[in-house]
Amino acid sequence: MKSHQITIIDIAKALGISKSTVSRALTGNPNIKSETMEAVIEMAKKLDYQRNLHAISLITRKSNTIGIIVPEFLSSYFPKVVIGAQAAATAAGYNVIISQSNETYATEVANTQVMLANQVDGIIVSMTKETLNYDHFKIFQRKGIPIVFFNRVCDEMAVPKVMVDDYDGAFKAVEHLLSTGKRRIAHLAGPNSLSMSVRRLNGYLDALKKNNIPIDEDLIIPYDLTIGKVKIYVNHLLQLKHPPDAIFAINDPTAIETILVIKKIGLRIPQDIAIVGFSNDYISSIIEPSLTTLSQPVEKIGETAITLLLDQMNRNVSDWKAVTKVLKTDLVIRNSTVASLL
Amino acid sequence: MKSHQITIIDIAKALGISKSTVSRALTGNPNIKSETMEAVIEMAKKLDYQRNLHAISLITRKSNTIGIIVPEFLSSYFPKVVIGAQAAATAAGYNVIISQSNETYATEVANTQVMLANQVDGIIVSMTKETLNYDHFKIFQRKGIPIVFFNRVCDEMAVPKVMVDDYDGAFKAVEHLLSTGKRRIAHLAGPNSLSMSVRRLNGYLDALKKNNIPIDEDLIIPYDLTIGKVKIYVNHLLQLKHPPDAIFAINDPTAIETILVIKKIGLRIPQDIAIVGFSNDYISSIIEPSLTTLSQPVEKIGETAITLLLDQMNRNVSDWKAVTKVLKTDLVIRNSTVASLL
DNA sequence: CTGTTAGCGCGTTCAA
DNA sequence: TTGAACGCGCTAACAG
Repeated sequence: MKSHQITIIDIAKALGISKSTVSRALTGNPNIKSETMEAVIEMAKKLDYQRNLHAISLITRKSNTIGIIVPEFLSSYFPKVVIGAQAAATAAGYNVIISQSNETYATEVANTQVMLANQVDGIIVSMTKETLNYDHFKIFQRKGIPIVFFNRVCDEMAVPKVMVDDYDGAFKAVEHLLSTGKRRIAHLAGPNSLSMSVRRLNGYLDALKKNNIPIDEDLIIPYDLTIGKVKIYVNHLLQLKHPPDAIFAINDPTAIETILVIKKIGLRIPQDIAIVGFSNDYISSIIEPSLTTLSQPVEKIGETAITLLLDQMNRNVSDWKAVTKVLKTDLVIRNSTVASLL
Repeated sequence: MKSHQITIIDIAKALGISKSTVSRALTGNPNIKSETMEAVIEMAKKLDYQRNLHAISLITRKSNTIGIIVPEFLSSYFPKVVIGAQAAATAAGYNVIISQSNETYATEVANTQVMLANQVDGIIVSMTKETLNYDHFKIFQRKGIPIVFFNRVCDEMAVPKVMVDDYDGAFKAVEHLLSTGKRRIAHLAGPNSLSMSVRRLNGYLDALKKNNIPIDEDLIIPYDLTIGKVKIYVNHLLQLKHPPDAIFAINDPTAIETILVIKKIGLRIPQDIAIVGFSNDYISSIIEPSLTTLSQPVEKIGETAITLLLDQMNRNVSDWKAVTKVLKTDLVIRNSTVASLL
């Protein structure tokens, strides 16, 4: 069971030199004869030598590892962010450990503990929809380990954040619906625990106000993002005395489900009711009618989060900056709001 | 920059006892007074103490970590496998580090090095479509670190593997098409580097043979899974002198793209041409017409891979078993082969 | 350019 | 039941 690990000592013995020389050769120390350097490297390769990162971390107090915590892996959104983040981290010479929280607070807490135990040099995080207590994140601050939030950020912590302009995106979505002649626009909103939901709601409200459309509280339904419930809310909306002629959904999965429900009922999209989503998931261009939505620069979000993190890691704790990067969304107009497109 | 880490010594000092006692208390050693035990645990919590896994790994020569390497994160397939695997690993008390290879051989090699440097206790792997050389995996065997393949397995290594019954799935797909009256069934196949492709191809061929349908080489097109190329192949097939009346695609993304291309051309699905995919991605039930495909027990695959891995980890190297688990697929019949299904 | 020494944080002997 | 001492593999001083 316990395999023999090849160590620096093995190389040193095989070559008849000291361990420190081997260590120097392996770390690219300049004060070393090029012959010995080559000999060491060759022997290392021959013996399948692998530096033991645990030993190195123990000394340097750095693990050369960045942690990524995402709330879920089921939508295409977070995997793409992870890809962007991983690329940026790798380019900077860092390893990455990823964990997903299953949209569960307890799992998220456990994940942060894994990160701490692994002595990560920093983490980027998007929270679960359940997360209301942030103590498990504050530990990182206290320990001097930088933390950067993206997408689902923690408002009460003064740390770097990467977000898209949710307010602006929602605003654009609603103005687009108004421009197609819709007037009773409902909003399937997200939970208030996510500040993102609140920003999108505000964009929705302000777009209506700016255009002198009265706000009807009956048309605003916050829900917990459990897809199975969409059907209930859509049916409810359609049975109102004055039903909506458009629905702006908090995200694409919600919008897709809305489309499916409405199609089953037999209403025409967009003539009877138009739909707009948020995020431009892969499926949104394929469903019929294709979904009008706001596209996000997904990989760029991951990349930016890592960039901010690396910046923090290179500073003293006393010198940390809590910048917030806000990336723009693009309105992608498709058939769920404009039938005549192609 | 260098943050002060809370160590056992800090706890020992604060309590005025020895480090070894603290260590024992923290590891649940029975030879310890319950009072001191409690005192230590309380102080540890108070000081936000986190055990340094690097130090522990250095001593125990175990990292308590399992590595997962997947070829990509873009389809919904691998994220789901990862979820299953992670759950099983966590349940067994292991941490997990995930990396994705971007379908690139070089990245995959780099990922294995990260795993080795992190001293993982074992890994589960699904290879990239490019991988033809397996030296980077064989290192694990030589070092006595168990490795388990899933889905995209390495035929030339005698290690545990988890697969679905690709042959049987393909066979069922083709027999289903035949049962709907189709006779010229094309196959958009995968690259030969993936043994999975070969097994699906064989299932396709044998189903035709069994039913005395002549095999037409023109109808079999292997490709490298680059979705952008599907359009070319589908157009090519449709322009044959005797075009196919059905297409069995190697996987769902290929099948989806095929549907989109055919719809654009204006042919009717399934009347003019029927389509079958493989894997039952989320999108397959939503596209119109919905896609007939083979569903895989995705999370079960990840879970099974971890189970096999844990089993290997508990054995001596000399006692390793190279079992192969084959999980069954289910044919999910939808409108892309049977129009009348509501 | 190279060898020697100390010690990173912790688990684990061996004594007491 | 506790304490002291050793060493996991490696890097970073300090001497040559």
